[in-house]
Amino acid sequence: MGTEEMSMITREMNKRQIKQRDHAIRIREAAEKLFAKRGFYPTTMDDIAKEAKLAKGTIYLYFDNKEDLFFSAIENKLDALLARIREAIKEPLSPSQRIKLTIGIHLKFLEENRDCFKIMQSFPEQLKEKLERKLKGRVIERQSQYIKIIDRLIQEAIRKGEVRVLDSRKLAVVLMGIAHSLTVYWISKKEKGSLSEDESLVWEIFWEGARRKV
Amino acid sequence: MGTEEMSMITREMNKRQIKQRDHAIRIREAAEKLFAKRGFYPTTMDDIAKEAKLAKGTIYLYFDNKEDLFFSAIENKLDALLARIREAIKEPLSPSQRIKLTIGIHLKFLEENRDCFKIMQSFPEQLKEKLERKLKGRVIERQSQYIKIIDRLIQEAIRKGEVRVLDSRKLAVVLMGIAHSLTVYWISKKEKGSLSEDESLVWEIFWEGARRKV
DNA sequence: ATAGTATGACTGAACAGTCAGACAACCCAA
DNA sequence: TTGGGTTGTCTGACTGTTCAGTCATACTAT
Repeated sequence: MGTEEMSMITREMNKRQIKQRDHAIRIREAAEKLFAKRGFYPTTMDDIAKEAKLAKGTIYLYFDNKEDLFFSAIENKLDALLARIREAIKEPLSPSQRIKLTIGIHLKFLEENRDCFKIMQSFPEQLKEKLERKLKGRVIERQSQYIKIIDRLIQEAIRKGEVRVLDSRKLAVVLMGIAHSLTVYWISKKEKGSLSEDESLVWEIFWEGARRKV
Repeated sequence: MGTEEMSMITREMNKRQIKQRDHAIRIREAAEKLFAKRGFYPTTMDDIAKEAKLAKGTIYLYFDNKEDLFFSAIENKLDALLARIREAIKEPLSPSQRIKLTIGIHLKFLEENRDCFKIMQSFPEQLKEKLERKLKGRVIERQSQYIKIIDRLIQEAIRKGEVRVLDSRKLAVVLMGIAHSLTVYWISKKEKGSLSEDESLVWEIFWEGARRKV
């Protein structure tokens, strides 16, 4: 999809459509910001409306309800991360190099989107059960896509003899856990220093722990 | 504190005091169970009262408010875990063996107290800000005590040349992260198999990743 | 008899979601 | 080009509900 086509679309949209798109984005961004800062329940729709500089009723033109808005915000971010990673691992590299690359992108993404991380962090269990099954499903599906990518890379690394024969899914979980814990630590230090700096630490520990010894 | 002294205390307590203690415990246990299952906001004081088979008003004789009850439940569990670990590492062992032992206790504890884990998991950001600073502090203090224990063990291991010279606090965070992520995975698999089984995996990855190579 | 403990109906506040009316963009006929 | 009718968008006061916390009353141990 080239730049021309994009601007064609923009040009073809009338004032109404442009405004609409703008409003949807403003609402989602406001939601992202507040959900990340305060979590799901303490954030009110009035807060979000105020932050987006729109009336509360307007939100309901774009999102079904509070949960829908919450999950849309997460989905949006996760899709962006998945896209970045899928793009990056197209490069012709060894499995272990691909894994390393993915970690780097992951940490960089979290550094740039700490809000998103905080949302996802708090998401799993904090919602009433009933209705939201489908919504949770939407996010869990994406999260597992993410683990699946890592899993597949590790499987490949095992097949090529770069990594020891271990449960690849568990290794994927461990790898993400290492990255995750350092991110939490970094956030708890009020984001002093750079998270990307820890890329090598994450990689080293994981790699030394998992690689096949010669 | 011997068994005699304990039963002395029990004997000295009159019917009222025994009942009171019993009620406090019942309330805390009910709270633990429900907070773990549903999280903080979706759990109501009425639910907890019902679960504890007491009237709602009674809860307020033992706890100041909902937050206080929430944090008391967490504290209680964390103190038990800390006590177990402090006891275990008194044994005369090498630092790395102590670390391994701690991991084992940690995983075993989580396996037995999955509820507690789920609470702690969701606790940090999910509360309104205002009042609860002090309460959060109470828990954060204990959590950091825990990391501090690991940190100190790792420092010792570094000093003795068992572990490479790296940021010991970060290594502690990484180690907890590995254990934590496998616990989440285990819970997501609906607790199939034993979590303690993964002790060796956690240890192996961490140890191979962190140890000083000969 | 008295002090300590338990109860659950009640209160007030907070908040998600609604809807009737205001407003803005669009269309086309004059 | 313009006026005014039509359609689509926005608004925020309002509603119904949920729930933490209270308190007058009832109960029970001493």
